[in-house]
Amino acid sequence: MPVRPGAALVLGMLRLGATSGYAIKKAVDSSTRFFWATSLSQVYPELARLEERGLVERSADPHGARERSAYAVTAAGEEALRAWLRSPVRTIPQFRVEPVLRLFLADALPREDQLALVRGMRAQAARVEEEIRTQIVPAGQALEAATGLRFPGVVARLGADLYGFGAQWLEALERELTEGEPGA
Amino acid sequence: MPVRPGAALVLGMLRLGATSGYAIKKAVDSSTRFFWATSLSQVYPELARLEERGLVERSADPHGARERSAYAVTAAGEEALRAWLRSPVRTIPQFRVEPVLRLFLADALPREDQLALVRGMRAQAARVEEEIRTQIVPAGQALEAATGLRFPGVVARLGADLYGFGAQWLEALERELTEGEPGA
DNA sequence: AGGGTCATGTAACTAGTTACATGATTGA
DNA sequence: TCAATCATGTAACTAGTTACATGACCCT
Repeated sequence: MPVRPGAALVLGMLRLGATSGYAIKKAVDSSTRFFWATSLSQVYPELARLEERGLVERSADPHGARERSAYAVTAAGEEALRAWLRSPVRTIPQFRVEPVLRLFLADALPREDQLALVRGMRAQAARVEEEIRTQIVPAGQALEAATGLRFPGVVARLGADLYGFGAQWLEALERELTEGEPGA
Repeated sequence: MPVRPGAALVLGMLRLGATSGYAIKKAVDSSTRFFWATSLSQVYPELARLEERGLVERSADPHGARERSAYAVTAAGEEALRAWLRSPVRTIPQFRVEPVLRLFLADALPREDQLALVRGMRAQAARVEEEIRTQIVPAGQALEAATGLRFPGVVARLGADLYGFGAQWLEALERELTEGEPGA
């Protein structure tokens, strides 16, 4: 039975150097967050399931009196991750983008609110692009320099470029919306 | 209490001309599917909830011996939809894109499988772009011509352009990956 | 001393998918 | 006549979020 994306994410973060559940969550927040977020209440049960299936190995790793578990990916875990990476992609990527749904339904609003919506979306896209460029891209470069792992950096660039493209597209839409009515 | 996205989607599709639950699902499949899909088992309970709150009105609309309900958005429903459209957007748009997660973890694969992954993603992005351009964009134009509603068409163009940008980006990545090793 | 971070989990709830169940109408 | 589509729902399950609960370590 192959792993699912949530399990693959945990295995991947362990491979990338995180060892505790808490560290996995931190790693997600500073890398995959923009296209795949998670929470501690998903990570801990996932680690337990992976351990039960023999895909990770737990060892006690206390820090002073503070309990901590260190997890490591087993050979079977490595194989399961590769199997998932090679498995066929679901035909239709299911992703929900609330702002785009708003845009789709924007005919229900008066013109000035439509414009406000588009402006808000553009600002948000630009903000996210900036955040990825200043925080996540450099982290990806550092990771590659330190370990040779290149794809986290690749994905960071992809994210930044996609958000940048979206921001530009929305800026053009803004112009298109204001053009028709110079009196506004 | 404002509506949530799922309810807004149903209200919006009713406004766009769908009247039955089944028709709403069909409308979603031919318009918002790429950024917000739904299923009949979400639509029917949602209609019931909206009716109970007085945001839609149900009337019997049988077709021969086949039962059918026709729903219409009430004034309160229109107001609720506008209120949602004006409400603040959640700061971080949560969207899960499985192929990008695969790319992020692709360092676990040998080079040739990495390349296959990127090629598959590019082909998929190009296919979706094509599907939107040939099916959804024209539907948006037809809707605008018939009713004046412009944003479904705007969103269709945005979707097509974003997938097109993604496909180009992945093509460049493909070249980057093959460049290093002319022997492969 | 006290706030922020590290650390681990559970419980309750919300959202979404897949499978089940039924039956009429339409067009080839 | 037969398959595809129209039409409506429920049940069981899977996934994900938010709230709760606890406590140690680190830096100022």
